[in-house]
Amino acid sequence: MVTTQQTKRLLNYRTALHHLKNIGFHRIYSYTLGNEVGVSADIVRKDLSTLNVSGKKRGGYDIGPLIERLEDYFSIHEDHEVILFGAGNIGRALMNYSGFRKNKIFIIAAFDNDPMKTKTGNDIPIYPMVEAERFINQHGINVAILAVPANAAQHVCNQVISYGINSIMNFAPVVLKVPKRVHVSNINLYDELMNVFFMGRTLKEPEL
Amino acid sequence: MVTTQQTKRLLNYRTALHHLKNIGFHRIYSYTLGNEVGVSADIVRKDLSTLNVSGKKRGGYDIGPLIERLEDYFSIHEDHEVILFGAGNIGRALMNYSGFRKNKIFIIAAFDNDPMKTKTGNDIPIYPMVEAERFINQHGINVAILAVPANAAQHVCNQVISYGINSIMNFAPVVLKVPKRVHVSNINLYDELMNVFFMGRTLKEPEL
DNA sequence: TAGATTGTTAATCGATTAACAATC
DNA sequence: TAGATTGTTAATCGATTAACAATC
Repeated sequence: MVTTQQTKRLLNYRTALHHLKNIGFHRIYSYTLGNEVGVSADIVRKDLSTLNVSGKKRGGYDIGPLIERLEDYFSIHEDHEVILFGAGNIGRALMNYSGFRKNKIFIIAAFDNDPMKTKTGNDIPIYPMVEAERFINQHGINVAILAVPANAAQHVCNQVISYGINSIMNFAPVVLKVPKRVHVSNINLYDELMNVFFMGRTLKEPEL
Repeated sequence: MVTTQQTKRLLNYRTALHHLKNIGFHRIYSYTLGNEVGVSADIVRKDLSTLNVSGKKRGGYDIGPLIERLEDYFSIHEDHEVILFGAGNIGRALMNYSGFRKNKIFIIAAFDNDPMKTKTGNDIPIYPMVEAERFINQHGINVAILAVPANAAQHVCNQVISYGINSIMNFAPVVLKVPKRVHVSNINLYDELMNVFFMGRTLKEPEL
């Protein structure tokens, strides 16, 4: 079984491998790759072995095929379509975020209740919320990003699930209640940053 | 010892408790709070017991003092000052993000290399990068947010560490290499969203 | 009192690390 | 060949879960 933690490491390996390839590497040792993403060589080897990738004893892993295997595993070469709820600060930043587009993730529409924010001429149209159900069905969308205010999040969440969404990336500082079949990934910017402050205060270890 | 995971749960408890208080609760059971943040009652009790908070057998925990204890623990009532590097999409969204200000986290300045983006009239001044060292020293800043392009991230990171920063929240899709005394929290939006797509494809469990 | 809930100790589970044989 | 690295199995570590006595 592949866990969420492992999945995130695999995505990290992919990023690191692209970087290493760009700077001229063709082969990589588990030790080097681990160092690059901040995990041990043992974990790298174990992760890769669960993907049935094998290296050469003493020769390491070929970067090209390894990237291919990772990208196949995540179906990275396919287009990924997602819709966005909430065209506020965070929502707009995500619409313009090139890191998605470069990797074939496309926010194909946004939805907002504020009529001031809806407009359809742009790259990414922003529709009123009432259009969401039709749009989701028409385009067969499964994944939604929630960047709505905290007090609206659970309500919008319930709605989009009823329209057929089964995976949600949630930026609202609320732990959403969803049926088991729905997957939610929470990004709580305040918690993350507060935690950074806290760790900075706590960590007083000697320098490397 | 309090782990990072535990720390994040504690912040989640705080948010949930504020919510519960707002809707009229004064007491809470470990079971209820756990349900609210998606963890077991056992974990809630254990977490709270490491904070030396005690409840009443059969009566649960008083919400008011519990919130106080959590906010003391994180020094939430103090002002927290942080500076931002990179005034692109993500950077600007963070500058306008009310979730920080509401909780006494203030981005007091931003830095960017692009002269088109620097301006000082606004709420949050945006300075050229060369001003960073002076600013950090003058204001005694320890925490920085990095929202710069991937290819600049390690360089900017090295710089800010040399200026005295010891805690970093990093939005660039790069695993930063830092001395042990420096704490980094990575937020990789692409990885998160790709993982949501992946989980949506993987999870085909029966409905709740 | 009986029932419910806390607080803590013990058992389980899973993930990381260590160890090492295989082999290039 | 000797040395280095993979791939896998066993040992360790830590976190979650189960169990249960204390008690309101």
